[in-house]
Amino acid sequence: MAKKYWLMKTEPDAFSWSDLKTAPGRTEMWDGVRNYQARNFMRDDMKPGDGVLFYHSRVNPPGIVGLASVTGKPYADPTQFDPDSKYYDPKSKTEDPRWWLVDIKAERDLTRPVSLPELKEIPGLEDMCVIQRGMRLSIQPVTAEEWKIIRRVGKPKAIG
DNA sequence: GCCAACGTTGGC
DNA sequence: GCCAACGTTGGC
Repeated sequence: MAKKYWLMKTEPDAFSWSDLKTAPGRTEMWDGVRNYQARNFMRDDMKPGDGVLFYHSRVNPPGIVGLASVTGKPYADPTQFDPDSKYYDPKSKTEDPRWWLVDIKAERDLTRPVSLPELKEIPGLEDMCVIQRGMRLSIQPVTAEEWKIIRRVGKPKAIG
């Protein structure tokens, strides 16, 4: 199975690139996704080693701030069973969990984060999901070509 | 199964 | 903070 590529959005006030980098093992579970399409990507399509563009939304400017990877297999999002969590879902059953997640690991910093306005200007990224108007999906597939272009622009470096 | 109302997302 | 776009809910 060929390696796939993804873009994953987060509001840095809630969970940021720096939060991921400082997590134990630079790894954290991607909890709180409550959208079926995004869930399906994690549950059915993501594989360990897949590349992840880590994207900050609702900041100025929004954009890609780091490179991460999928680690391990999908499992049930524990927050759905936690009444104290804002992601609690009373309709989800332990024996048939509704929400799934994967763990994400920080891999590389970007020498230059790639902002949304910039993404819109880069040749070859015209069809990228994240720049399309009204695109709210928090997890999006990225093509190998788009991944390559963004690496070229962002100049990944070791996490320091 | 339709679709209006509602809640959320996320750029600006 | 605004509000357009979108997804979900629930009455019928």
